[in-house]
Amino acid sequence: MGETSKAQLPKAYEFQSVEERWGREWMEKGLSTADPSAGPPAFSMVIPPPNVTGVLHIGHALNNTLQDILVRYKRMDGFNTLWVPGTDHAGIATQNVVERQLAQEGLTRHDVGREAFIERVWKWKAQSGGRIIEQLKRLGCSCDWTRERFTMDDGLSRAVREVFVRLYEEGLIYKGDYIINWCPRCHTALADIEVDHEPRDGRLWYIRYPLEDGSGHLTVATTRPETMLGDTAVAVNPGDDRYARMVGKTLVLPLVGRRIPVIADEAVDPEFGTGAVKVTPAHDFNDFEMGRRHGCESINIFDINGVVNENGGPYQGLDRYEARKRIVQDLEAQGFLEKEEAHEHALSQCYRCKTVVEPRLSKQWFVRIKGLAEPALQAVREGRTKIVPSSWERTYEEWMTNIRDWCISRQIWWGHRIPAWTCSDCGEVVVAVDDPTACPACGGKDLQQETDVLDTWFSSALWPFSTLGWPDKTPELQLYYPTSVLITSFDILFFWVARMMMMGLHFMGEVPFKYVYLHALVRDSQGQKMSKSKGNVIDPLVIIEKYGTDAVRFTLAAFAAQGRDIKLAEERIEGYRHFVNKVWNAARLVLMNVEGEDHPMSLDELAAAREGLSFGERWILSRLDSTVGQVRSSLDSFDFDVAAKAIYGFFWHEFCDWYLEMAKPAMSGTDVEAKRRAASVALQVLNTSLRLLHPFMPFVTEELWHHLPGTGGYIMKAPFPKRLEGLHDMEVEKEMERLMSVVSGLRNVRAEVGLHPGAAIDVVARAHGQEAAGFLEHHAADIRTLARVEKLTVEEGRGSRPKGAASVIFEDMELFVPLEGLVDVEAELEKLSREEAKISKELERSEKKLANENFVTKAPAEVVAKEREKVERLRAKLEKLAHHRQTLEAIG
RNA sequence: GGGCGGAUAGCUCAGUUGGGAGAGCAUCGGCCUUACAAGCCGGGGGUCACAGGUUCGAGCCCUGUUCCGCCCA
Repeated sequence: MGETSKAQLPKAYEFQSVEERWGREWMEKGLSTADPSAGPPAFSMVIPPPNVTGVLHIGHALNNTLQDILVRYKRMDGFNTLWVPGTDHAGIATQNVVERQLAQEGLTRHDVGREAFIERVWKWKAQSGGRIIEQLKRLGCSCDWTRERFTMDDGLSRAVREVFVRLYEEGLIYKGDYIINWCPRCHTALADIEVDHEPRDGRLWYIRYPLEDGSGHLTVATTRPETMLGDTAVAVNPGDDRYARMVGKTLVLPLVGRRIPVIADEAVDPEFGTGAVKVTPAHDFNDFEMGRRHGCESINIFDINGVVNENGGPYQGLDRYEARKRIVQDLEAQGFLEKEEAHEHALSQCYRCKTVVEPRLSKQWFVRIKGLAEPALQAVREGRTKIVPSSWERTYEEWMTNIRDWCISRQIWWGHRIPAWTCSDCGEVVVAVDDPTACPACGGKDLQQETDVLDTWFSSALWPFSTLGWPDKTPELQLYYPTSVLITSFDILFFWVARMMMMGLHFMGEVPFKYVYLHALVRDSQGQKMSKSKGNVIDPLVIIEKYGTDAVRFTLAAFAAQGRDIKLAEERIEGYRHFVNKVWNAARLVLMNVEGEDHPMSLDELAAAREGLSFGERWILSRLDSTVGQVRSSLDSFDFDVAAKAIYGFFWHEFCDWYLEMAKPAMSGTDVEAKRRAASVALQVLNTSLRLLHPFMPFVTEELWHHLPGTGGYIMKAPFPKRLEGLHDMEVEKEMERLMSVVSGLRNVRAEVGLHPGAAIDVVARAHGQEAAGFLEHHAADIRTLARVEKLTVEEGRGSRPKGAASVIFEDMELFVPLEGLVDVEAELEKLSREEAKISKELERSEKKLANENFVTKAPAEVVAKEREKVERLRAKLEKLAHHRQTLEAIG
């Protein structure tokens, strides 16, 4: 190549133009477009579809960064990859958005009507929905954008109908009157898990219910006195002696006058309140069950707004809280209120709008869940799907075991309308994939479709196969199902993951994904949940503008430790931006030095020619090889943080701080061969590092890739580094550690005596033994370069300390830096004392250990031997330190 | 009430069959040493929450306590 233009990099990395350019080019060239015909091995993922109303928040940024890291890794590593993007129609959330718009015009959805309203939602979606998709592109996500899906697409809607009909025909979907969570604001039923519980200070009211026979009363305790309008019994525990004689008697409901029985039921907790509870089957889950067991009537006292209805007599028309106030007042006035006390209880709120939900008896559609949950449980137990970190498997097990039937009908308009029709003539219910034109029972033409829509999670439960074309038998399904990994946040384990497991197993006969990686939540630096009201939100788009996408991605990956929340502060991102810049500048240096080389050696050539390489070259290649292994194995086990930190530490502190410094003399020297070798090693380490880094920082690596000689195509499609035979060398790595400590020791001397870092020093090295002398001779050149030593003299044997010299002491060598009067004796003595104290303490500990007979006899022989060796070493060193003290004191 | 996780340097965290307490950031000191001041070199800083136990030996294993976070009821 040898194009000089390649070396001309700007001094600092400017991410704006680079990101835009490569983002566009990847897209135009379709580099992330999957090709099912290319065959296995496949790696596939489906995106957790963000709500179509959403904007990218930091949680999305984390989630999608991790997915992209994995998919880029696998793509480079030769897999046929597919990452399906898309959005979720988010029934309630989206409907809320459009209803708010209408409200500004003074309209409700009922004013415009169902058809027009839905049309309006689609219009909104076309205009401002799915903004988040553009933001994902900005984040660098290499999804297959040609396969973007939306849960309300024709294809996915067909899958929804198909699933509904099949489940219905199998008897796994039924309709019935049950108590459900009702949101009086959204006007819809909610599934159990769509309700958030929050502890609140409330009150407990004690109310007297008189016995019909006038023989006294029974006091019940309740947190919701207003529901007494719907009471149809009072229950006590059958084992509760206090109330045994009351069971079977009749009470007169205060304010209402209804006659209600006293019943005995195990579900009653004798410890709570008075041990007697009012039973309101239409407005409490426990009471509903109890009422069923005892055949109690259910009286619905609220309308859809949570306002008392005609069953509430004089309280009709009052909001539930107003009714509570009035009822408590009336009870008190009429002497029924015994007392009230403070009581903390769990407040149930709609997860969408935070309105307090109202348990309510109504006609709803349910999925019979037990039979679906069982295979989903088995799949995880047998490891066909593995949850990472595995601690979640227990939670999954727990939840799946205690799962209840799933309420799937919602009384909203935006969503998949339930494909069930009722014949007006004969009452026949028809459930069908295609809209029926006539009643199959009586031939009647007047068929009314169910007005409810399905829970949004019903359609997202199908996502892993509906996006691949199901129910058709597509090549995509054939190759990419089951998907390889699902990466998502732990908070939707139940909402989504569990349901995908059930549906996937039921309809595909196979798990939807082999691994589920659950990542944590992103919190602020104090560990607080980010929220707009707290004002502690870090907006990924803002910080991407400020620091660049690569820095943001790398930061998120570096903090993505398993099982721990991510506490994110802006300074962290700033720190990793420095790393991006470091990569850039290392590349500048390397490029400057390979500029003149026509044929830099490849990594294979270098491995083959290993014997002829310098010590430093062998070392950095060995470290590179270890790093490749570490990055691979960490990514394979979803330890994104470990992978990120491994490459960070290698690149910055080993490659830049040590190798490039060691290589500078050769690279700028006159020995042509040495020059070519050094530049080749630097180039290949850089090349490999960029490929290791690409999944984490796609943009800067792609940019640099095109400046590197000997590269072609896109780094995005370049092979992910593999370990090479013959690069790894433990001996060299150990030797380098020794060299590093010598160099650090000398640098320390410089710093301690306040010597200018640029000034060269002379060193007299006294080696004890041939081995140490050999080491010093062998590494003289590197020591001179790294510690800026002018003249290095190696002597063997012992001797006195040269006058006016600072020193560094090792077990087998002493290094003297003659400073001719520059040395501060006091400071040197102080340093010596510090070191002596440290060594003495260590020695004392070891000696104590060895004096312990138990240790010597019971500990493994090698451990004891190691300890003895250590004592020897420490003693030798201490001796030397003492010797130096003497000579120093003599000078002073 | 049940379950899970956490407590290690000022901050955020590593610490993998129990065998010499680490990193990054921050801080302090010195340097514009020809890739990078978004940088380089060096230093200081820890009763590993507390109390017991097991062991020759515990940050790591066991028991209990305190505090914090989350999930479920």
